[in-house]
Amino acid sequence: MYSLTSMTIEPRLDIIGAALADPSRSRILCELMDGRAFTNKELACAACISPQTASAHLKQLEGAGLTASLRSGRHVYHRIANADVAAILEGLAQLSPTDHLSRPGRPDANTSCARSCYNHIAGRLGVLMTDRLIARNVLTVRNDAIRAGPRYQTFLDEIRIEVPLGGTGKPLAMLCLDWTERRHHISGPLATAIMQKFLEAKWLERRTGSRALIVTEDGFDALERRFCLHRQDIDLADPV
Amino acid sequence: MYSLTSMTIEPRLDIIGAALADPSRSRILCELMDGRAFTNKELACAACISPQTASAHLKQLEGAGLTASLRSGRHVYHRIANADVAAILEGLAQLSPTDHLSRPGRPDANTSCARSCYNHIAGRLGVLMTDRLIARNVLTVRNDAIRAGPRYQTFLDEIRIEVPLGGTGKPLAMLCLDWTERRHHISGPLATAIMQKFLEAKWLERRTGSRALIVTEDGFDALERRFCLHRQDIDLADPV
DNA sequence: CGAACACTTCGGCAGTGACCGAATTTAGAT
DNA sequence: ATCTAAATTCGGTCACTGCCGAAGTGTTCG
Repeated sequence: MYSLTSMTIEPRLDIIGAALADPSRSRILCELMDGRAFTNKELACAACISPQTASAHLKQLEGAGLTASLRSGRHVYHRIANADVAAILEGLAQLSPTDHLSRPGRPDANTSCARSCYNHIAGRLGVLMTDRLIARNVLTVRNDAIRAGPRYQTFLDEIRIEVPLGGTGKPLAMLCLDWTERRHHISGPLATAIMQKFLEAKWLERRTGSRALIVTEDGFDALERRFCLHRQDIDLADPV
Repeated sequence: MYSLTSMTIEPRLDIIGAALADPSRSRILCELMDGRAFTNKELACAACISPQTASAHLKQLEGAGLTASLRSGRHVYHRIANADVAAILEGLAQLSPTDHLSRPGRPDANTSCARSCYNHIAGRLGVLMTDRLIARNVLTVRNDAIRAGPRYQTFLDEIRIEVPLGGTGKPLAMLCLDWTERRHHISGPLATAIMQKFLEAKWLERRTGSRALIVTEDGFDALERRFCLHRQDIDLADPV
């Protein structure tokens, strides 16, 4: 007995695979991995291809559900579709240079410390902050759903952020799997607002051309005061 | 200023992508996803291609680090390379049918309840068992490393399994990310031994042509006694 | 040893897709 | 209205790759 039309639907890995299978598209995705949106031309430049070719690639990526686009005037901004896609791409990136010298345990001290994933903080810092938010009752976990805890509003007031409140059904934060730390950090509106605040307050700075986030001196202060996170916990192996 | 040789190494997503980009290879990988090893011919049959073509595909998959092969006489057995690869493929499979009717919350009651991932138990049952093992001090978690807890040996004796003890450096279990539950379950030698025990004792049965694992009546008994896991916790929505 | 079998390599065919030049559409700037 | 610039569509070229038939290598069994 052998039937192709069994109850289990065969996942079409080849469809996603085909979307990833081109070097130019790979470069485009890497460029988008920090969560920012870029125009066709910028991405074409980054991938060293003509705008026409980039357009075709972006069409394909969007068709596969990996990216989303937004018109703004005569520009079209492209970004990673959602946090799930970002997390999967992170996992794939972790896996891709198998034959290189990257050891599975300690991938890259710089990016594993703190980096942006889609539009929130990932890496060691992201995981530690998530732990703290839960430990201090800002967030509570119940059946793997994240809800506001008793000290949620206090926290928002303290660091002065506002979280765009969607519909009542929309959760303000979700768990996102971190492939370098092999643990969870939060994503969603709250996580996005937190990262924006950190960038605006210059607690974090983007490293140019990379997804690595640099913690500034003010940033270490803030993390100590707001999150009880000590410098040595965050900065395991300071590369400076 | 524009340099391709920046400090950050661009992950070559296209290399993994190219390995996944073919329907036949996708089918082969899906066939291997339950952790068992199959011969060239078996996989050729499963993917509806000739043995020569399958051979070429398997060479490519192995070159990309997705599978590993083992000679045994005149047979060559192919399997998924490691638990990391299996977890990533699960994630991709979760992402692949974006335009289909699979909802992110409840993917498929059948496979989300219990299924094999690489060579250990995943899905809801895998997560619950992992929780229990930690809660009952069979395993302890310290800095994301899993170690034997006070009741570790007691547990092994109780359910009568032996875990092949590798070098002292090799951990007996690791955390593996579960994409359907969005939480951790354990992988590694201990997890493999546990699943083998469950299959041998007929507590679990493989569903033919699928990675779904069916909990038998004896299985529910054993889970109740050994793990204090109640039937209704495991079987959220019984499809029977 | 020789037959049978699993697997691999080689060669040619056919389909696919990445690429860019040229032309078109659309929106903002003068 | 006209010019400029971003994005897209079209058409044709070129390289790659999946596929199988045929032949070659290595192992098992009689």
